Amino acid sequence: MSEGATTKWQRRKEDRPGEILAAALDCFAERGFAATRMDDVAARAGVTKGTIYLYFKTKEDLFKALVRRELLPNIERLEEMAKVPGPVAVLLERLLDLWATHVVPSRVALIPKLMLAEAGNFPDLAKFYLDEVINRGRTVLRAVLRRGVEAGEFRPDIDVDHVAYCVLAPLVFTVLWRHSFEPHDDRPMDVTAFARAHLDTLLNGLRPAARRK
Amino acid sequence: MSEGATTKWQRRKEDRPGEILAAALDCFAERGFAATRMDDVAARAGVTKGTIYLYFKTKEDLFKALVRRELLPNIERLEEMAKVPGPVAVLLERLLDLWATHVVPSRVALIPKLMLAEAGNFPDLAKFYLDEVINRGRTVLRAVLRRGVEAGEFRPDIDVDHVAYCVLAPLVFTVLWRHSFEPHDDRPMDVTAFARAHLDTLLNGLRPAARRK
Amino acid sequence: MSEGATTKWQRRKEDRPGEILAAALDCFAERGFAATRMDDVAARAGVTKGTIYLYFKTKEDLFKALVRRELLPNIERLEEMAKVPGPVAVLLERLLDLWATHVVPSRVALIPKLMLAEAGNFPDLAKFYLDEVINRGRTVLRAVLRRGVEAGEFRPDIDVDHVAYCVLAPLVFTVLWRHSFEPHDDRPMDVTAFARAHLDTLLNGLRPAARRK
Amino acid sequence: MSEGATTKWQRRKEDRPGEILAAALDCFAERGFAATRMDDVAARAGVTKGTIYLYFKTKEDLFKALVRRELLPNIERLEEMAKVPGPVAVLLERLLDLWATHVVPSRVALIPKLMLAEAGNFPDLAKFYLDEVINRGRTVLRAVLRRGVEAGEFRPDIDVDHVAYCVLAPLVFTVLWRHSFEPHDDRPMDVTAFARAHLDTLLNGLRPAARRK
DNA sequence: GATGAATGAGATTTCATTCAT
DNA sequence: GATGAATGAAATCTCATTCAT
Repeated sequence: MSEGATTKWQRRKEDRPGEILAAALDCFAERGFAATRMDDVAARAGVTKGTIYLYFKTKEDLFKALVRRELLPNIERLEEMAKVPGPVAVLLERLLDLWATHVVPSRVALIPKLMLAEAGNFPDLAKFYLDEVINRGRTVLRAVLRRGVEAGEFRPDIDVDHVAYCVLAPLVFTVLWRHSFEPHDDRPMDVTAFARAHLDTLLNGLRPAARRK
Repeated sequence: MSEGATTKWQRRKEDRPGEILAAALDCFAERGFAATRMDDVAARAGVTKGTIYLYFKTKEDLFKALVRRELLPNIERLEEMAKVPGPVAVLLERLLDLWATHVVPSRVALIPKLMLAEAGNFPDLAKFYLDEVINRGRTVLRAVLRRGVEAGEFRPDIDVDHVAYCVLAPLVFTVLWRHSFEPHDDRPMDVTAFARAHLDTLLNGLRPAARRK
Repeated sequence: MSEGATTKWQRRKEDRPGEILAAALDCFAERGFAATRMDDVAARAGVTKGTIYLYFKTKEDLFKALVRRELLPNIERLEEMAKVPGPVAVLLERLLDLWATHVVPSRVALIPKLMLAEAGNFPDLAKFYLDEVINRGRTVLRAVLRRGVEAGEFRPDIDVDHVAYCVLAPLVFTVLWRHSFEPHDDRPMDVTAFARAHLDTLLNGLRPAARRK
Repeated sequence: MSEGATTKWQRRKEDRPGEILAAALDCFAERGFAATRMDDVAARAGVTKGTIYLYFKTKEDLFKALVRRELLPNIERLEEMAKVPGPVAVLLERLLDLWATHVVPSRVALIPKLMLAEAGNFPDLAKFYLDEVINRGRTVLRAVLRRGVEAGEFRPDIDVDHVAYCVLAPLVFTVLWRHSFEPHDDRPMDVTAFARAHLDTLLNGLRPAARRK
């Protein structure tokens, strides 16, 4: 099709695993792990079923490699961001902006839905995700909120642990929505506007009365 | 063998479909639609595979009947609640309380995760869910928020459409969390505390500066 | 085909496993374990592939069940025979007669070839066969030979351990031959005549000079 | 890369087919034809799968080449031996000695087990083996036995045809045993002692009473 | 109505074979 | 000549569905 490749045979050891993983992520996110056939993945990756097995021992293996590969490079970003000094409000704004512009449109955004659906079938992977993604995220968010309280930016009486979930929930909601119901909805969601509304409500909700707009 | 036993309780035959649907919901929520075998459902319902086919034509049929049956009696409650006059803050408080005490612990709470995972595989069902649940919910929430604005309870500059999602997201998050990662987590989530934190942040976030605590 | 069975559906839970095992034995003996397809076994048993899996978890399982089932009822016969008092020559004659008339034409005769070929692939089964069949057989044969020596029927200087193999080898040879090369040979082997020749040579070979014919 | 290295030993290319055949023989004898993967053979031969196909068109081809190659140089030896004049007892002694010291420890010893197992799958090869090995062997053995009878070494009433199998069976038994059950047995078989016991029993069994020891 | 043995289409996985490098 | 990535046909095994009992 592209670039004059006329032979049916390609040899691209370097790229294959990546191509296959990308295809698998799409398929799994669309139909779920069990409902995806290896043929589907192969077709989307532009190879044959057999080729997948050159790189991944089983379908389950493919799934796990996929999740780990997509997540690992993203786990640390949040932690880095949280270290930057300055007002927490600015930090949260940056976080939401990054989310709307870089995370939601990227492939990682497909992972949460997948993990949610398959947590019951892949307990070890669920544990991994819980430990390496959710817990680290929770910890960072709590620290940030506490920093806000200590700096007087936020009310001292907030329930930091549960408010952390309030910060997180709309972010998760966005990616889930996008890859499930939005395609069937008339009006696509405006992620940026949503992020702005979320930030606005949240910051006003957390600030002491004196500092509100 | 013991057919002469007349005192033996007759299995209530009229409940078979209900028992099967309940079993199916559990199974689907745990493992997903495709990964659930009819044998699993049958075993959990305490019947044999063949019996399921007396009441449902196919596995897909079972799934659809299930979703519809669980949702329909719940759709109208929210709409009813919203009609009750009085301060919106009180209304939201009641809503969250109902959620924490009745919805989260009930079987309906399993539906969102299922629908999320299978929206791609069952477009018509997704459309149904979008129309009959999500849209009606959205509409109600928007109306409620607008009522709050009009009554002066909420700031006039809020983005009603997107704030509606901010109200909803943590609710959805709770049920998803409960049936995916919570079983693997050390500390179970305190839904009531979460609801309180959500309400607190939200109301303070929406109120005009003058009315905040 | 037979007995007016007009439906494609038969329900014969009792007989199925036996029918399947019989079919499997034939197929395995003909083509070997690996070269036999489950479809082959199913076709010969008059069922479909799926049915086999109702009774046996895997192909390997089928193989092991088969070997064990065919052997177990046969292991003890030899031991019983050896207990009968009387001249050893008579005992050996009876043994060879039983072999020629009952063992060689029966299904058990297929097992040695199978076990020989698959000993490398199924070490635990090989161990079982070695322990339960070969060793018990060896032990009996040695005891019988020793009895012959003690009774003065046989020369006192024979190497009992190795002569036992000399007794056994032609018996094994017969069944291997019958199910491998004989079908391609012009003249079928006359098992009875072979047994007679074997007995004659053997007894004369073991007797002290004085007792020979 | 290091193509300038002239002192480097060139792999003896002329031996590739031989190396591959040797590897194949080992693999086939261990696991059987069908259960052996070309990868197994390649790995044992120290080449890659593709290389095998430079020398052999198919797996079946490899198998047939193997059998023919191993057998052909061995077929005529027996015939040569049988031509040597002298007492038949001496001839048989030499034969058994050759078997124990040269045949059993060699690669040809792997062939019978293989042929036995695969006779059903490779009828033309079975026919070849029957014609070129078994029949020539049978013929020689019968001639030898007849010579013994004519020379008065053996009783005139022996059933030459079937006694030939009695001579052969223990020889076959040895190699089969060695490559199937012996590895799982506690005590390895002493081939030389076995050969001696066989010869002793056999000669005494065939000799007329007057000539026995 | 209920059962569960049997089916058969379809899934995952393997592996002999090919061919660009 | 040698490689090994890629293929695709065929194998094992699963499971939704049927139907005689």
